[in-house]
Amino acid sequence: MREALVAAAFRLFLERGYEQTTVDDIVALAGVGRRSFFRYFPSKEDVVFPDHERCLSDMQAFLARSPEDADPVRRVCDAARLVLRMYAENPAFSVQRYHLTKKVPGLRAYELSVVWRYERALAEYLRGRLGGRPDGILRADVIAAAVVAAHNNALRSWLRSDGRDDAGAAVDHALAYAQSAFGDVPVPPRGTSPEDVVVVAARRGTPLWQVLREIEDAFARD
Amino acid sequence: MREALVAAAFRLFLERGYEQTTVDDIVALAGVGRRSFFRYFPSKEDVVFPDHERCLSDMQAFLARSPEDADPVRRVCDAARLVLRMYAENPAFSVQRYHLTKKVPGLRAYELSVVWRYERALAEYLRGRLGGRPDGILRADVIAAAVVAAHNNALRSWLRSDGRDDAGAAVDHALAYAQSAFGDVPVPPRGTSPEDVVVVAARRGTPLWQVLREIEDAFARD
DNA sequence: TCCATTCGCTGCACTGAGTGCCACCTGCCT
DNA sequence: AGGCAGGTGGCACTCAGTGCAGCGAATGGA
Repeated sequence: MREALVAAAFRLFLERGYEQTTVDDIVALAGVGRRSFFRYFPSKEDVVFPDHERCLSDMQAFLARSPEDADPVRRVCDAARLVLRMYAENPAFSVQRYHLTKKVPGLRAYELSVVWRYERALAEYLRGRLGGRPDGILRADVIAAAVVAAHNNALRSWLRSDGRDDAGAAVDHALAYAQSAFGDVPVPPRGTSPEDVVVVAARRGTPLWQVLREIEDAFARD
Repeated sequence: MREALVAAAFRLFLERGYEQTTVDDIVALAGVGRRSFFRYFPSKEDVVFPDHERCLSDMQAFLARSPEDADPVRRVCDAARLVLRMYAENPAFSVQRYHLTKKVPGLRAYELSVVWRYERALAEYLRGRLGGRPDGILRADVIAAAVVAAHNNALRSWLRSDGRDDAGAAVDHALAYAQSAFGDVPVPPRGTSPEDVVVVAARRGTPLWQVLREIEDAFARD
């Protein structure tokens, strides 16, 4: 029944537009009662994003079962990849939805609130991991935002290609950039005394992220 | 008339809640016709954010008149400070609105779309400045998101303090962190040969942003 | 086999946001 | 005086979303 409603809704949305389609039109096409629509979808917008609720739960579960010693930044990047996977499971559907949300302001606003919930999930996890350190909460929020922005950048360019590009590679590349900007910040240097000194040498003109990767490696090396 | 409507709306919102207040209640208290409300505010939510439209225009104008040689990251940080200034102009009002949006999901969603427009303005400016460089668009989006997240983190903690903390200092600190994560990435080293080498030494355990600042300074030094 | 309870579905009536239309009134120009 | 333009109010309408009551089918027990 959910599937029937989603199918009917998308047929009409693509045919005559989102705002030009009423809930009555959808239920008439699906052959169900109007009241049942709102039993399955709390609002008309929800029918456009039928699987995000499940994906959000998956992400929360994924973060909850993180090993204690995992690199938090890498972990939230992996969590973000769950969203990509959901989009990639159904490329045609995702591309249709993308074109829909791009032109309907109401749907864009709704999508923002969905993205916001993903971002909060990542930020909450990071707050738990970085909470004690100086500016831990600030860092958690900023890293979550950067990871989400990188993910969405790659996701959108994949959607713009109508699902032809390699989504996985694009997201990997984007997340690598976000990760490089924040490095292994939260991992405390284990078993080092503050007298230890790390020296990094770089040519001028080297992209900063390469320099950062060197620093990261230097700090990671025992 | 705008002011009268905003005043009446907030009195009722604080008194009996946002959802329990109808537009009819507002216009009755303000003594104007219902139709006039929607002439000034396209939706009920807009009356809660009466000055964001103006602030967004200010930000766009500010970015448009940026000098060519300005550091783009610093520039978007300064642009973000315009938003803080708007909040700080009317602390009592901002705090009331904060408590309102915190508990009403519909207003939170609306606020997200407002924040998104600020973020897009910053990202568009950065895209123009970084567009040519490798991953320019990705970097633009990620930096804009990080700056907005840092700003909002500081703004919210100021609002939670009921406007008692030093908002400017908190935002400066948060933006400095975001800036440090991305450094002077876009500024190409001027007049240097790739053979020049920069050496940075840091103690283990030093916060990464301090290390980054050293690098930044080292690169900036002729 | 028959009754009772429950659960999912439906129709109905209602509230409230948002819109289109027209009438009005006020100030202004000719 | 008579048009004219812009801000305003009133009215009726659409449509999303909700509360309520009825209805049928499946389940479960005697």
